[in-house]
Amino acid sequence: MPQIAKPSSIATEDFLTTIFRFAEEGRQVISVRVAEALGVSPATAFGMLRRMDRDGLVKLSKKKEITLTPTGNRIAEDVIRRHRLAERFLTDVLKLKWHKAYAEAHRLEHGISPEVADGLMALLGNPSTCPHGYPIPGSDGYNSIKHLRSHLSTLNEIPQGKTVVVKRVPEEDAELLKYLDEHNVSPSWTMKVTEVAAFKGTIALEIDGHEIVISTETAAKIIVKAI
Amino acid sequence: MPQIAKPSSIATEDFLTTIFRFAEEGRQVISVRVAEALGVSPATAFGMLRRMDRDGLVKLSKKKEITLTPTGNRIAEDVIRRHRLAERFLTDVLKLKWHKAYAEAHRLEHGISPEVADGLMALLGNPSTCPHGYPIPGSDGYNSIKHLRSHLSTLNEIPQGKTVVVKRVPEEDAELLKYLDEHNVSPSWTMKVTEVAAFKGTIALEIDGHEIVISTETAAKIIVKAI
DNA sequence: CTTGACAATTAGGATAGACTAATTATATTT
DNA sequence: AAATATAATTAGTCTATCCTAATTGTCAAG
Repeated sequence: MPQIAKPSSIATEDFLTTIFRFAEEGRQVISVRVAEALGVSPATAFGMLRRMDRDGLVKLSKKKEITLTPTGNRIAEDVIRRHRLAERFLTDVLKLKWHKAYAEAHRLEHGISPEVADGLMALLGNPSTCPHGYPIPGSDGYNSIKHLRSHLSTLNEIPQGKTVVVKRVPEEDAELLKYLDEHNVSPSWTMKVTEVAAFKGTIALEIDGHEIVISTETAAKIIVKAI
Repeated sequence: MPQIAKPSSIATEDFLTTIFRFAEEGRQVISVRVAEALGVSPATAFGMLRRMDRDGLVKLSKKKEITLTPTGNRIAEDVIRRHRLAERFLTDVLKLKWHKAYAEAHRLEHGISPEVADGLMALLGNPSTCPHGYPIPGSDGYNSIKHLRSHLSTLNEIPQGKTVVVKRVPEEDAELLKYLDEHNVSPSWTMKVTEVAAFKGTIALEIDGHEIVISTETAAKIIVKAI
């Protein structure tokens, strides 16, 4: 008889999406990092990951690398899809401020059924990305490989004088998002790298007729495409 | 220093709303009934209620009656408000079928923040009731006393020949809701009690030009106001 | 090749929530 | 008053999550 898939708990869904996002950004998936991202102790994360391994959601290789199994990946994509749809709904329909969307969507993502997700999809006109530029799994043309961050650049890698299109901004950093929003640094906007001052760790950008200066470190969090 | 209110778990919120609904319908709130309504064992319900008593959310009198404390009531109203707003959103905006709204809203209610609830309220034009006719706490003119079911009648109490306005239909019984919906038995519709056949336990109604027959027992679940 | 530093893993404990199986109260009914 | 229901309560278990405090690996720098 077919195994009935045990419903995943909220804690499990949080672990799955965290691992998914790490992979999406090309970051190495290590137990401690996951623990940090979720705000739990390493021991807690380890215990959780061991249960998830037992339940066939992740694979813990002997060389520390953590990977999602097909089942784990499917669930992670489902939850991420619901999260990003929720973000779109919150910003586009409820007019919630951009930088608050992530936290609110995180609360909602666990309670959205497939039917409601489809309803949101239709209501929103089949969006393909969340407000921060990340792709929505299950949308037209979504492909987990194609959307890997490795196919794009981070703003700190762009040489002076180049013009770029903003593709993605960090989802979770509300403070930074608020700042970026005020200066129109959001997906699909175009900006020019007017100065790269490596010696003092800053870069200057011209966007929408004005200039802003950010640190190289911050620039590394902004995903762009050179044009 | 002010005590930081410990956030309520989903299980706790479920207990609080169940107790709230019992009271709202004028039903006696007893541990076993709550257990039945939530689908848990009496022992589980008892343990949960004892913790909730300890945490100041309910009061367990020595004579079995369970009541919400002011804190418990406030939380219950919050969650019920989010639930009913979610139902309105689901039916009015997402066009979800009526009889599916309860279950879906139940999944969403725990993840809606005060800010999102306010946003929904505005989006929906400050509705005062859910699609089944129950009042939304926090809406204009909401008053927990005024809305007690005891101030209304159940359809089985109406004498033959009377005309009534439908006020509330049962929220959870998806099967029955589907039937009622097909026959326009929904809040604000008017119908006439054409025949009360106590000997066979049925009553006949004329609504929107056609007649339907339901059992007295079912009629007891439909809240109306004689006109 | 030894020492850190960092990561993994183990040990030992809580608490919330759930269950089954008694046992004790309380009420209602012969 | 004795017997029957019904409800409350207690006992004893289990699993998922969470924590703190070791302990054990591992890998890179001396």
